[in-house]
Amino acid sequence: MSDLLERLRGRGWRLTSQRRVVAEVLNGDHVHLTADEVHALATRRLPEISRATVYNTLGELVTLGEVTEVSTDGRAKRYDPNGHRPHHHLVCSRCGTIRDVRPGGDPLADLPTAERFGFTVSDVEVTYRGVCPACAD
Amino acid sequence: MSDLLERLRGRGWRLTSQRRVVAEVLNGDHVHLTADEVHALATRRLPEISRATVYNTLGELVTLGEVTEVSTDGRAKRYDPNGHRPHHHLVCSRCGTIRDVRPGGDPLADLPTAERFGFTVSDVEVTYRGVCPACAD
DNA sequence: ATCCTACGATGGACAGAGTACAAGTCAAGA
DNA sequence: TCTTGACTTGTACTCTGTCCATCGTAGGAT
Ligand SMILES: [Mn+2]
Ligand SMILES: [Mn+2]
Ligand SMILES: [Zn+2]
Ligand SMILES: [Zn+2]
Repeated sequence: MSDLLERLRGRGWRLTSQRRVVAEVLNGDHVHLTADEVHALATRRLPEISRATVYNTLGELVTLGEVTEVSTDGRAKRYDPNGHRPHHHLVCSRCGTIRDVRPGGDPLADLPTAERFGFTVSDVEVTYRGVCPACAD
Repeated sequence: MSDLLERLRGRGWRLTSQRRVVAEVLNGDHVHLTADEVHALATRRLPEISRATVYNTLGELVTLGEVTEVSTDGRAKRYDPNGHRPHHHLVCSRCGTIRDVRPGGDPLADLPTAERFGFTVSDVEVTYRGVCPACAD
C-alpha cells in the first residue's frame, strides 16, 4: 500500500489527496470493488471527492498496470488491486462473491497452435463459476 | 437453424415473426453479436421489430440454453448461438474480433481443491487475448 | 372459417455505468 | 512566494439495458 504510493511517486505521479485516498481504499486480497463502491469508501475519508476523479484515477491505475479490471457479470466493472500478482477468479453464481484463485497448469499452454488462428496470444483470463459455502442449499 | 426453430417449438414456444427473425439472424460460427447489432440485422427482414422484443427474445434464448452471453470487454454483452457446443474465446485486443476455440485439457480439473474455498465449482469460462493476424504490425 | 384470450410486441420512460468537457484549483518546481 | 500545467469538479451526455401500460396476434377451441 505504502508500497503502491511509492511506486506511483517513482513513476512521476502527481500526488493529490484524491489519488492517495483511492489508492488507500484499494488495498487487500480478494478485493474487487466497483468504481462507485470505491467512491463511497473514498468519500468517508475525503467527503468532497468526485465520481469523475475516481473514474480518472482508476483508469490511470489500470494503465499503469497496478490495478486490473474484472468484469464477471456484465454489470459494473470491478477493480482489483492485485494487478502485479496474476491470478484468476472464482465467482459465486448466487451472491456474486469473488475469490482470487491460482490454478495449477498454465492455461495458455492448453491452447494448441491449430486453435490460435494466427493470433499472437499473450494472455488468458479464467473465471470459475459455482456456489459458495454460504449460498449452498 | 431450422433445427433451432424446431427445438423451440418443441418447448412450447409461441412462434412469432419477430422471434423467427431473431433466431435466423443468430446463425453461424464465430458469431458474437450485440443486442443492437441483432436488432439492426433483424430490422432488414422485419422493419418494425422493436428493440425491447430483441432484448426479450435474446433473454429467453439464453434462459433456454440455446444462446450464451459473452462479455469480453465490459461493454455491450454479445450473444453466441453456439450455446449447445461449449467452447471458449480468443479475442483480439486491438479490433475486438472474437474467435471460438476449444483448448486441450479440462481447465476445471486444473483448479486444486485447496483453491476452491468450499465452492461447488460447476463451470469455467476462458478468454484468451492476443493480436489477430490482420492487426499485427 | 371464425372467435377468444393469454401471451407476446411495442415504444417511451427510466435507470445504471461510464465518458466528455469547460472552468476552477492546486502540487511542486523555480 | 509565484507560476503553471496537471488535476479536480459538476454537469451534461452517451450507451446499454430494463420496465410497463397498452395494443396486437398465434394458435387452440368451437
Ligand atoms: Mn482478484
Ligand atoms: Mn463463441
Ligand atoms: Zn454465494
Ligand atoms: Zn484484430
